[in-house]
Order: sequence, then C-alpha cells, then structure tokens
Amino acid sequence: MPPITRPNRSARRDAAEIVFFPLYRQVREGLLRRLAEGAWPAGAMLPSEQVLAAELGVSQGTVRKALDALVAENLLVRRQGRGTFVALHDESRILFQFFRLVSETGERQFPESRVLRVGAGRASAEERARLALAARARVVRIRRVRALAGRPCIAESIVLPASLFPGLIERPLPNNLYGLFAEKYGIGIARASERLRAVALGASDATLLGVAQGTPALAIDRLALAIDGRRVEWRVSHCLTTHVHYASDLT
Amino acid sequence: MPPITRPNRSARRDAAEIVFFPLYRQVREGLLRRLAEGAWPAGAMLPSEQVLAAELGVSQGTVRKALDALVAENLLVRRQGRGTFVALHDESRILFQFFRLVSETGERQFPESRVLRVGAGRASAEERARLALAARARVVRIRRVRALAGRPCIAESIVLPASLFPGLIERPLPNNLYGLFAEKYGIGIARASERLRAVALGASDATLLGVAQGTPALAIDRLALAIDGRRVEWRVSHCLTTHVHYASDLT
DNA sequence: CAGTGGTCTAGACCACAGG
DNA sequence: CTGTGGTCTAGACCACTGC
Repeated sequence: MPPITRPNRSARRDAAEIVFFPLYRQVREGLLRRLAEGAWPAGAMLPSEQVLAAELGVSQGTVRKALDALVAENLLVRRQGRGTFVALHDESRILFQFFRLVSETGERQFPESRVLRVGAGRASAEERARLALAARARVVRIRRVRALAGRPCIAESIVLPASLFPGLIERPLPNNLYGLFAEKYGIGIARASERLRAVALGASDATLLGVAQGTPALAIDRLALAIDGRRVEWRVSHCLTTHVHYASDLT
Repeated sequence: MPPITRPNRSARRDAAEIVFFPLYRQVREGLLRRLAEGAWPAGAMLPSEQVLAAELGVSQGTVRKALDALVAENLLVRRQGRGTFVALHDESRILFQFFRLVSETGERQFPESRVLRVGAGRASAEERARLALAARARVVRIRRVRALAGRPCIAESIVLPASLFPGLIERPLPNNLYGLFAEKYGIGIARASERLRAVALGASDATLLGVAQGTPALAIDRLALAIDGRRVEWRVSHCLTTHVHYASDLT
C-alpha cells in the first residue's frame, strides 16, 4: 500500500463543499480497498500495526483506529499476542453474524440443508431489481430445505448473479454457502439486510415442511452484500416458528 | 465522583482468579453508576472531558475511551463544539433504536396509539418469569392498537412491574411510553431484546385490526431493560405485515 | 473569542501467545 | 525471550458551536 498522500488532515473539496476527512478514515479506505481486492486471503495475518504505520507514514495510533473500525465491521479479527487477521466465513461467524433463528432455550444451531434444485436462467424483473442486474443478466437459483434439530422448518429460495459464480451449478453445495463463496470465488459477504413478514405458506412450501397449506410462517427476505457493496445474494426463507424464533437485539 | 482508586491498571483478584480490568473500564462503570442513579437528568450536559479527567485523576484519553463506550451504547450523545449529553428518549431516538417496522419505501414513521384498557393486578406465572418478579408482585397492563399511515396494524399488550410505576394508571398515556418512563419515573430504557414469530391472529386481535381470524401476523415479544439491567417492560405486539415489514441489519 | 469535542503524535509500559 | 495487540499518558493542534 502506498504511503497516504498528504495533505493528510486537511480538507477535501467537492464542488465548493468542504468535507473534513480524517487521516484514519483514509487509512481505513486504503485497507478496505486492499481487502476487497483480495490482497490478503481469508484467515491471513495482516502486517503488524507498527509495520503498517511505518509503511503509511502515520502513527501507530492512527493505524489502530482504522483497524478498530474494520474489526467493528466484522471484516478483521484481532487476537492479542498473535496479530490481526482477515475474518473467516466459518460456521461460528455465520451463526453469530448472519443466523438469527434461536431455539426456545436460546441456543443457536447451524441448520442442515437438503438441496432440491439448482438451475440457471435469465433474471426476472424482480430478481434484476433486487440484485441490481442489467436487462438480460443471468442468475443461478437454488432451492433447499433446512432442518433444525432434525425438524424441517425452513424452505429457502436463493438467487445469485451467474456472472459472479461461474461453474457453481456443477459443484456440490455445502451447508455453509458463504464459506464456499469466500473460498472458491474470493467473494466475502460483509453484511446483509433482512426484511421480515408473516405470510401464509403456499402449497409448495407447506408440502416441503410437512404442514397444512396456509400455516403462518416467518418470511425472511435477505439481500447480502460483498465488502465492496456489490449485491451478491438474494434469499427468501419461509420459516416455521413453532420451536424456534428470530432474535433481534435493540441496543 | 470520587477519584478512581488506584491500583488502577493492576489486576483484580476474585477467588484466586486474576482478571485484568483496564482503567477506562473502571471509569465507564463509575459514569454508568452515576447515570443509573440519575445524577444527571436526561438531556443534561456532562462535565467536559478535561474536567472529568482532572476529577478522576486520569488522562483525557482514558475518559474519552470510557465516554466513547457509553456513546456506542446509546446512553450518551456527543455534539462537537457543544459537549456530551445524556441521551433523551425523544421520538427520533425511539424510532431509530427501538422501532423496526418500515414501510415498503423504507420510511420509518412513529405509529399513532389508541389505548383500550389500563389495569392492575397480580402478575401471572408467565409475567413473573418474563419480568423476574417475586411471587405476589403486582403489574400494570396496557392494551392498545397502533396505526401506521392511518391503518390500524398493531395490537399490543404491555406489562409493567407496578412497583416501578406508581400512579401510572391514573395518567393519560402518551404515544411515546419510553419518554414518559424517563421523564416522570426517572427510568431510562437502555436496550431491549425481541423475539419474532409468525402466528395466526386470535379473535380479539383480528377484530381490533379489522381482518379475519387466523390471518398471519408477526408476533414481536420484547423485553426492555433499564440502564442498570432491571427488567422494566414486557410487550407483545401482533403486527400485520402487508404494508410494512420488520427491518433487521446484519452487520 | 473561549470552550467543547475530534484528531494525531510519540513514547512508555502491560498482557498475552508461542517458540 | 520476542513480537503481537492493549492501555495509558501528555501535549499539540484542528473543527465546530455559540456568545
């Protein structure tokens, strides 16, 4: 990474608008760019704070503040005495960051998945809108059922931009898709936003989950974004919430 | 606040277990205690960082780190050039921190409330469990309907420990209950945890919301905690999600 | 202008992990 | 023992607010 171009702590002028842009933000953006480019593979150790500070020509405290921000965004992990590492998409992180279904006793458990269909095709209007795709873009669609504690309780439909995942259709699909995205395609899911509704199950979902059509279910509509903000996945999950609930902390 | 008792950055010994307890954490705890005691009313300005540092006999940077933590918990608000203030429970904060129902276009809007019943009584077993109350404790119960954009879409039942809210029954209840708790009873809601399920509406809720019995609804079960961790409110909301959804960011 | 929080630096020392 | 991140300090200067 090239040294931060000073004038470091001055102002940035954008069309007569003056925006103060602190040094540690510039450092953060630089590191973020390198992360998005895949300069360090998932799990790799970054240079130490001292080394980064020397490379960039700033103080260690400034580097630290930039690293702190990236740790807060779950992109990096610090381990005292060891170093700073690129966050992995292992099951424990997924469980902690992306999976909110909790049993009555408060335990989180990674659900087992059974893939029903994998296919490709042109994106529908809705898929294009949700994933911000061009007119004739292609998508990969995955349909699966997931079980918690042996009980099938999630019927899931996943849509991915085909351009990002060449050859995905031929692969065996693991339980943890985000781990696959990171390892095989270098695409790390950084964050997601979910929209929740209550719906009555349609015939197809009801059959899959072994309940009557019209049973109330929690519909989770998720859009997942990569580090650089690209829309990577659109996922709709229909969940039975008789033995499980969605936990949300308002802090 | 008394000066922080050194040995400040040494260790704390708990039954042969050595726990490192940084100075800024001690400062945070001290400030938190004073906040919970109501030493500064909501909206009040705290002493400046310099003054706090001098009082406590630590450096300004250490005070800053403690204040940063409390700001991150939404208990304090900083305004550059003005000072550091105790967070208010005004509608904009409530909307931002505690209200997650969003319209299709992404707008958040504070719902209008119509109170149907207010009453008191002995806590049921479930109420005692959820609010951690003693055997014969009394509670206040509120039942109301809330409307978004003129449409009634939330049927809500609220349970409060009667001991915390003397005379609440006689009061007119405002739209924003948490503001009332803070202003009239000195109880600030600091955080809450919600459990979401999909349910079929019962007869009473369905009538209130003007839909058929059995209509799927999002059940939000919320437990709200005060700054000191006391359980202050148990609230169950049944929401129609045809024109609105629950937004959850996974970051 | 004075006072507040925000940034940045340089350096010392501590806690922790691993060879 | 060395190297890492974590804490703490002291001081300088900047940006913002309101008088």
